[in-house]
Amino acid sequence: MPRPKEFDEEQALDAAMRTFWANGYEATSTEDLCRATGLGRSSIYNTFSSKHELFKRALVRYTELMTDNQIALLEDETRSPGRRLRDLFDAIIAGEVENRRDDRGIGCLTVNTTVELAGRDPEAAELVEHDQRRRLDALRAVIATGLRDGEFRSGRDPAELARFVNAVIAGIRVAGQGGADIPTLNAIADTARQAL
Amino acid sequence: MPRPKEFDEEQALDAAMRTFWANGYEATSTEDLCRATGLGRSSIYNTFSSKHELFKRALVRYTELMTDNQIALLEDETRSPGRRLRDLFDAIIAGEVENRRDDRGIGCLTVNTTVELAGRDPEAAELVEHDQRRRLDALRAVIATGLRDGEFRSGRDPAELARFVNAVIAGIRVAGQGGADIPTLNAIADTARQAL
DNA sequence: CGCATTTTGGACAGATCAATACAAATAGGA
DNA sequence: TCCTATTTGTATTGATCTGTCCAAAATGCG
Repeated sequence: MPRPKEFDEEQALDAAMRTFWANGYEATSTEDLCRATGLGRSSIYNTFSSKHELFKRALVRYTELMTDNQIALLEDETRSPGRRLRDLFDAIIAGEVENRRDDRGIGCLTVNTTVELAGRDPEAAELVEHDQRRRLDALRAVIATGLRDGEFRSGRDPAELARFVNAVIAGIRVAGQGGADIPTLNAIADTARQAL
Repeated sequence: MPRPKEFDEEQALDAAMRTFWANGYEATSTEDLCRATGLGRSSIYNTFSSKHELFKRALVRYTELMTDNQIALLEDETRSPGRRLRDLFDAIIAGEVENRRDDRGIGCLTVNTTVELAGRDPEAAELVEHDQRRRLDALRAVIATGLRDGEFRSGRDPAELARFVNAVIAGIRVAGQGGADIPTLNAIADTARQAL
């Protein structure tokens, strides 16, 4: 039998994800990834093949961690649609609070990837779009329920409103990266919820 | 007297701006900048000192071109506040239409810079924040007028609403980069305006 | 105890990066 | 026409980049 790995693959992936998340794809060197994961170059290339493959796995892991959690909030039928949306915004802003560096957010890896890579990296674009579809579907469902129940009063199409909410979330992420404080981010979220 | 430059500095700056805008700071090499501007390395370094200095000048030029124009729309007192906001969104979305590559927007250089650089480049962050302050001031002023006139009915603070509108604009930019089509972007903008 | 198989560390390869050195070219003024 | 000052093109520097090579180390099995 072969020599066993001396590290936990998932743990290394988390460290890499966090590095890409904080610094972006281009600004993260393979040496940065070695330092962050604690692995040697051979272990990284043996396990993840290339920087680009590692990035894709990190991106998938990010969406699994974040979006699964957020969709669970949106599908929690013990709460009203309006309450679920509030919980979603609260969770997003709580995440922004946790991930601040020098009084700035580090944003959201899918938003960062959309901005940095989607235009010239079709594989990254496809991963982000798949995540986007899942998020929009869940948002549309909860918004449609809220409209049917009369909790939301907008006359707009639920799919359009889902796009709107999703855009506001991206805007909150960018505002956090620009240095906006938490009360400001909460006010943006509250204003958006009022639009429904 | 010295030998005169063979090129127009402003024209070269525009080409560099466009390259940074489309591809980001890290992914733009100095050779890319030579190709885009048509200049040799010596001319670029002689005129702009370094890649980073050139980027800062390109960013300033971008904000001057874009934000000056947008603030003029917001301060056009021949139109109602609601109409001015609609004109602003229309102009932003028209810009998105003009700048598409492979069915995707290239976004907004200030949003892209916030996402890619603000966390680790204080000079870029300061330039973006100065632009942000100007945009927010103009937004707040027009929203305050609309509230006073009764055209807007939100009970919220104008500064908060300005932050909200600004976040939606960033969200529209990101959505455009993610491949959203124009009717979708318009629907997001309309929903945001309804919130006022 | 070898044997087969994989991991690991460190050196290295080849490309590319930002930036510089330098001489030839180009202009006006003396 | 020579002098000075600047621009321009090319070659090059030294650093850094991603990715590979290879031998030593580590495991279970026969």
